[in-house]
Amino acid sequence: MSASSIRARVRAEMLDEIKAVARRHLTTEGANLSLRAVARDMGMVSSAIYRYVPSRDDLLTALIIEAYDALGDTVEAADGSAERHDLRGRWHAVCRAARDWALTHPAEYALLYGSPVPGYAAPEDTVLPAQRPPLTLVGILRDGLADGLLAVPADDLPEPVRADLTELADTFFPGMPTALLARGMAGWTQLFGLISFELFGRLNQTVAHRDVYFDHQVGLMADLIGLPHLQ
Amino acid sequence: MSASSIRARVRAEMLDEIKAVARRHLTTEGANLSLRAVARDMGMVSSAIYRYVPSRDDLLTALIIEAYDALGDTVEAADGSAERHDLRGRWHAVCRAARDWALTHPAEYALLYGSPVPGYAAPEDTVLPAQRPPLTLVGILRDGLADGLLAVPADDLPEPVRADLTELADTFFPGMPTALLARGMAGWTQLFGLISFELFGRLNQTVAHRDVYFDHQVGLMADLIGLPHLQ
DNA sequence: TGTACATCAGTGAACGCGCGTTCACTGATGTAC
DNA sequence: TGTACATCAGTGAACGCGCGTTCACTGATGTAC
Repeated sequence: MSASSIRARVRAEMLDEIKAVARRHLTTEGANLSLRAVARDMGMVSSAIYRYVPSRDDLLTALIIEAYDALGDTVEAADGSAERHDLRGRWHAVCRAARDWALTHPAEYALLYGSPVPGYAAPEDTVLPAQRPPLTLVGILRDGLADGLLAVPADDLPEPVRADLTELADTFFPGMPTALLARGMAGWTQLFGLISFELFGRLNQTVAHRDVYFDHQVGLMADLIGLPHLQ
Repeated sequence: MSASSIRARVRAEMLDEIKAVARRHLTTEGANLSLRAVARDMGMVSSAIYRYVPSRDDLLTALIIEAYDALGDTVEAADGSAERHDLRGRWHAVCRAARDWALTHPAEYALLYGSPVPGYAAPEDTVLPAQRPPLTLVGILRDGLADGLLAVPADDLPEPVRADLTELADTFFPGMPTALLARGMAGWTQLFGLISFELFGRLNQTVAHRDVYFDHQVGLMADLIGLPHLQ
């Protein structure tokens, strides 16, 4: 290995460590991420961090994208490890994976799904990674439909919603009935509602058995969507 | 009116103005509320604000409680203005009222339902006001049950969840079937999931007709709960 | 293999700004006799 | 009604801390001949 590539590797490792420290700081400080504090934790002088990161907002953006991708990875892996025809199993697996990731990375979850950071506008490159969880969920419905395992619900959508969802379906799931897509979005909303409520303290002093509660609520949503139980 | 009570009234008006300015600041700065900035906006010197407010966190707490109560008021009023037997109408009215309030008070909504403020622990007195929206929603189900308008869903709850929800029911809705309470909580979760997604930008570039979309999603949830359509 | 030069990581000082909170004070307003 | 005293709102300076970012610099490491 050439000398220069050693330098490159060390550089990459430093950047990774900066991100790791920054992620740790998110836990205690929320989105008020401080470059000086990160530098301090790494034993550097505050200006040194600018060798690795152009600005605070760029670091934040990198953390957001990587968090979306980490969540996307787990969610897609969970979906992939279930039997394709077991729609309900896949739905539960995806939801559980999202929740598990959120519980083990609460600060990053809050960064993605909590209140927007004041004065920070998420750039374009966050859009695609952010779509992975909902696309995974609706993908289950797409497969179920293709395999004839899923009944298409009656299309009771008001016209403007049908138009919006048709456009959405055309982009990601050509041919998908909009009434089913609407139910998929309901499930997506419910999933992150459940996780946010749990993580942001809405279940404190009311629901003690969080795992079972979560599963049951996800099951209710699966009923609404019409996911069949495996025989 | 005695001289002293004039002083008291002026004092109360000053406090109100401080809160109003602080609320305005929440809009641009999020939960990073700055007492100095509030004082500046009021044309006072920064220390003067301490005549009215003991500390930054106390002001934040006051804002939170008042926001919960404002939301609680609208939500309960919406419920009360619908025909008691029109369960679906009441459900929709409550959900719409919550969303309307959130859309007109986005910063306060984020303060209540967004990521927890780092280093700030919500004190005890926020608990009760925070319960008003879910209690209103489940109250609709309680009424429907009492009036024989609502079918009790089969109790398919896993034991630990049943235990948790039985305790919850005993406190607020004695005798309510836990399976129905679970559905009420699903609706509560969905409602705030929908609002958060809309407000925090998840619907950007996908759903243009937000009002109709919201109503339809709420309707789906009403189906799951089993709220009857009015004939 | 050895030397001259270029690249780069990290330093330390500085700029200009922000914050919450305390404290001794002035001066106006209210209260008691 | 008039005066002496007490209460209170608001001032201005200060303490001790934080932040992002820039810039000229040192000294080590890598590259080219």
